[in-house]
Amino acid sequence: MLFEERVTVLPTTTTEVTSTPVSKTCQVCSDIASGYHFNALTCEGCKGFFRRTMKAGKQFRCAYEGNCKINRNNRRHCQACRIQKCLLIGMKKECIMSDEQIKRKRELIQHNRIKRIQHEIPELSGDELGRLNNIERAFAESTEQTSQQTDVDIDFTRLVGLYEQFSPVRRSESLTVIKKATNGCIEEVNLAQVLFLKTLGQLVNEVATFAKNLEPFNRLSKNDQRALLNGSIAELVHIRLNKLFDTESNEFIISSHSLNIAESRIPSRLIEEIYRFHHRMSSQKVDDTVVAILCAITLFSPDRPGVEDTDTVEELQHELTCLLQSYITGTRRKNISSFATLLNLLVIIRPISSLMRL
Amino acid sequence: MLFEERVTVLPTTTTEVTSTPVSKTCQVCSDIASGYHFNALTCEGCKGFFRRTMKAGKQFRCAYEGNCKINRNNRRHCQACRIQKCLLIGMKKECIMSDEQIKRKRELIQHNRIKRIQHEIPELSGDELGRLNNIERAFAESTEQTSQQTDVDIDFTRLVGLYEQFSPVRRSESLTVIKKATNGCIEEVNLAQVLFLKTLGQLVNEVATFAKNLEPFNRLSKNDQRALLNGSIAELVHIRLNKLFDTESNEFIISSHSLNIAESRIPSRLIEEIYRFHHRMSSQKVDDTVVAILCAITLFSPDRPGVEDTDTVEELQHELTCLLQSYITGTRRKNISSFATLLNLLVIIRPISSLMRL
DNA sequence: GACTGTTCAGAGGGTTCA
DNA sequence: TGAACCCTCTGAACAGTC
Ligand SMILES: [Zn+2]
Ligand SMILES: [Zn+2]
Ligand SMILES: [Zn+2]
Ligand SMILES: [Zn+2]
Repeated sequence: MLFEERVTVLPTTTTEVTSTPVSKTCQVCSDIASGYHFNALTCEGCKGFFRRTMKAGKQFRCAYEGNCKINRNNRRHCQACRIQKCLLIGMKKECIMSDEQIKRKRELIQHNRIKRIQHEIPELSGDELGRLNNIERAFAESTEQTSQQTDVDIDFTRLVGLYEQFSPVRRSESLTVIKKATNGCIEEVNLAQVLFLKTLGQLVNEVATFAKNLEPFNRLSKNDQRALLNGSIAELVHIRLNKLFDTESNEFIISSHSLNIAESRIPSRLIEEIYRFHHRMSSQKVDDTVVAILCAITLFSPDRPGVEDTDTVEELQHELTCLLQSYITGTRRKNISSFATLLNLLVIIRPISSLMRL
Repeated sequence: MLFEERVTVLPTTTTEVTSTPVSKTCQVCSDIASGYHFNALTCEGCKGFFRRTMKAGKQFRCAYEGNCKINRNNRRHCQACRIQKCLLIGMKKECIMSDEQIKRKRELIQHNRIKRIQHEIPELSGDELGRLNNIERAFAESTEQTSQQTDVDIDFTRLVGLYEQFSPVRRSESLTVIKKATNGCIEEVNLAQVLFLKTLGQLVNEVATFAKNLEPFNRLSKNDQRALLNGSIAELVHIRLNKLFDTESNEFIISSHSLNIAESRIPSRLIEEIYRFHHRMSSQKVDDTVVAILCAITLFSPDRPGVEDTDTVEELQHELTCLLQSYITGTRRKNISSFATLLNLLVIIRPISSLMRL
């Protein structure tokens, strides 16, 4: 008993060449060949069949007599004779990639893919783009502002801890000094520290202006605006201060004057955290947009004391986090740290305000 | 017998062709064909009939004249003529799998089933894979562990706040209760809360076991191990507690008992943060691996009080974050929340321990 | 373009059970 | 018996490297 054609149109006559040129005929099943596969001219079907069969090391047995004639229509019915024919016409198992080779290739593909995506066009949705523009503009405008007072409601008593980091101001008398610094009019304090207090006052104003210019911030209640701003101001100021931090000396440097906070009366735990944050942040590759988004994420922290509509704030923060990821992975700029590393900054900066709150 | 081409047109009366398209008609009984079976276009009925008959080697005899016309309604009446028709239109018994083939196929299915369940984690570099395995195993083993004490150094006084969330234990007397709960031996406390305290003790042990089983954790100094574990234990316990949290009622549910922490003496600020975290986490799509990595990231937070080798911890945490990203984006799994959303969880959970620390 | 591997819907085996 | 189901195999279409 044999598995063969009867009504076939295939072999015999010499005219066959015209209808099916050998150069395009599968040497196994006479289907149309798609090219050389594993060292033989075959169709897509036989190519796949050979790879699967050899890779799995399958063994078949012919249900007939082991010499079935394979063609396009019956090739599925006798795997034994099909694989036999494959080997007969010279298909080579060695041409199949080993698992090791495949693994390596996959890693390569993954690697290339990441590289490619990073260099591609920024793919932000229209919605995200709008929010991004707002944040970028708010940030840019906040730095342009020249030390004038803002009308945003800041609780100065909460800033004592922050100012104390840069000047040995006693709590009892600090309030007036701070108000003066924030409003830009300092005369009496000692020489070098005037600069820092002035800068600090400037930064506090910048931060407030930044918040005020953020669209979603304005949609919150006055109470929540106050709570968010007061709760995050220390972190936000430190993010901006980072530009002035010198990792070599652990000092802040403003126009060639330097300030070492280790000499202040800040608890050493807090100093540690401040150093950790600034070292970490200094090692990041960021642009203004990234910094702006980071500031916004920090600002919209739902767990600040006194926040009422925490759900909205939480949602806003979540959206911003996604926006940051889109910006980083979607954008082609290669000189930006990874999303994960940047978010880590936000975790590391936290202790600065929670320790100050004590 | 030869293996012929499929015969497309059976010689019959010319009229029947018009009503039913041959391409979907059973060549045996004219019922609707479901496809090719054993080399002929047949219905499900004739497919099954042919297999059963040929496999059992049954012989039938026609009660009439051996030339019954088979159709959908009478096909059951004369098995002899039905099988005759089957063979006539070209059904091949060779296409029926032999017992040996069936046996092998069953083994294959069984084999695949096992492999599929255990081997569902592809991609990731070899290095990452190793770390991932360690984390997964540590997590799995920690949950298997039945409430026995661990030899990991836990500062029980730091747990007071945690336990207070679930039971109105007074600080003065809480220490002994906690120690007993952690060691699994509670008798005296009141009815429903025994369960919760027991569970809490169990979870504390699980968390400690998890940390202990993490390779990189063991490479740290004893001091840092203690600092990391004590600093993150509340967060880690809450991550595990999430499985018991019911977002509808804002209660924790253990074997049909429920506990409402709003009734405890926890500050409302903290309660808010706890709710926020559990709601957020409950809405996440995670698997055990994701949870395990999240736990590990939380554990390796360099800013916990008392950590000395912060650089190493920081580096470990960073590696873990990258691992999480690889796992989520690298694998094709659809039912996992986005990387950004998950990392946001870690920001949201922070207040739980920083508020408790006060 | 040539030739790897990958994907996935659909074909066709066996199995179940009313 | 056979409709409904589970599973593997198949191969056209596709993706990626060189
Ligand atoms: Zn072929
Ligand atoms: Zn054969
Ligand atoms: Zn039929
Ligand atoms: Zn009959």
